[in-house]
Amino acid sequence: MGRPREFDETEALSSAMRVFWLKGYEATSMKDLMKAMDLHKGSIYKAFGDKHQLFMSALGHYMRQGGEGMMRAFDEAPTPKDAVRSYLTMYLRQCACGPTAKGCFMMNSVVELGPHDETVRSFIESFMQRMKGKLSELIAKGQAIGQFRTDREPVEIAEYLMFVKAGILTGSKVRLESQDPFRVVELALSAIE
Amino acid sequence: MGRPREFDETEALSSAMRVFWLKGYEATSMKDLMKAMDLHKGSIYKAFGDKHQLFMSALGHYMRQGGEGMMRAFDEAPTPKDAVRSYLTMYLRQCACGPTAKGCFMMNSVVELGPHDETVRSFIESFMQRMKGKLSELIAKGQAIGQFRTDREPVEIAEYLMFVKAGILTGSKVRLESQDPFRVVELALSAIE
DNA sequence: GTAGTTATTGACCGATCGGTTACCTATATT
DNA sequence: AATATAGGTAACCGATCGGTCAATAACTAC
Repeated sequence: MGRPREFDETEALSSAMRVFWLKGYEATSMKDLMKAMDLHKGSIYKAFGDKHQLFMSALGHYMRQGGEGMMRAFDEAPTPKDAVRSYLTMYLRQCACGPTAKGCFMMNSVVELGPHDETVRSFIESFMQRMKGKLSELIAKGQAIGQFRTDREPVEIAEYLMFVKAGILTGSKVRLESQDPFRVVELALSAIE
Repeated sequence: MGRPREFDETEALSSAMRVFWLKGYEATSMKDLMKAMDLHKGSIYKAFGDKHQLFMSALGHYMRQGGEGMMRAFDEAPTPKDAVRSYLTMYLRQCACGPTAKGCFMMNSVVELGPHDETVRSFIESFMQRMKGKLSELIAKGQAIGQFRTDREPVEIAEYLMFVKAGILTGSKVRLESQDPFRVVELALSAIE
């Protein structure tokens, strides 16, 4: 009962996510959020709590979307190696290319806030921990059929892959001339064959 | 002539650098800087210009120090491979380890400001471009004596190494349990042999 | 209809932001 | 000692920050 919401919560959250993604936490003002979400300040506070809570929700939204996409890609990949390649190349075009290489919202956030916002850091850590588990399983399967080197533990290789992905996503924001993230992926993959 | 400075400019700049490094640009207030530099606001503005100019100076200071250390390490390395290992492991202990993995000031900055601060972005890009040049030379030398694979251009390998380093420095801020950046370095190196 | 509940709206809040300025102090030159 | 020059200091500035609140509007239950 009561007056119903006039806006779509998920849509508004997506808008907030895009702003935080592009500008970061500190540089994003409530004014920016109001404009992007097309909502008045009071409505935002009522529906999403304060700025920090909204940020956490936006981050959760990003993780949910990204995680689902990743799981779908893993399921569709014919072999573990293809799945790993998908892991590295997925979202690369929208995150690490073009004049506004905006990077990965999650990595951006941990770089900006990690050292002094334990809530954000541990939230991201737990997601990454799960991702590391999935990757390790994938590596173990690949090792079993001879696609990956077996002189390293699956978890070591998984960590390596995650660091490489992190590097591509953040390093791309430098926008070094002539750099091609996809070429780097292939070179990185050759380390684990 | 006139009244002489009562503080050491380089020391004050180092203090400013440490604050920006740890907290980032936006989250650092003039108050923070005053406290860290042990200087009044007026003195900071007179000696270093506004907040943004001070930030650029601090970044330049960081690059100068880092660049010099790197060149020294390259000169001292007995072989190109050792030099490359130095490139990847140098400063890792202070940037990617411990409970406050504060990352690389330069990478932190490009992640936070890159997309909307062209001055900062291009400043960092030009430094990285020079570093890429040095690395490429190193790789070419290593290829000549059979230390590195020759089926890729030196510049491709240099880009790969820079991305890996960027990944280790930023990824460490997640502080995933049991992750060891040095182990990742060895795995990354095996890709270019 | 009325009562109860919730969303929307915009004015409003104190705090803090980066930045300026006027006054005072310490030095070098003469 | 007088003067010129530059650094140190703290009060002060308007703007913006994140956040609150009272009035109004739109709905449901009765």
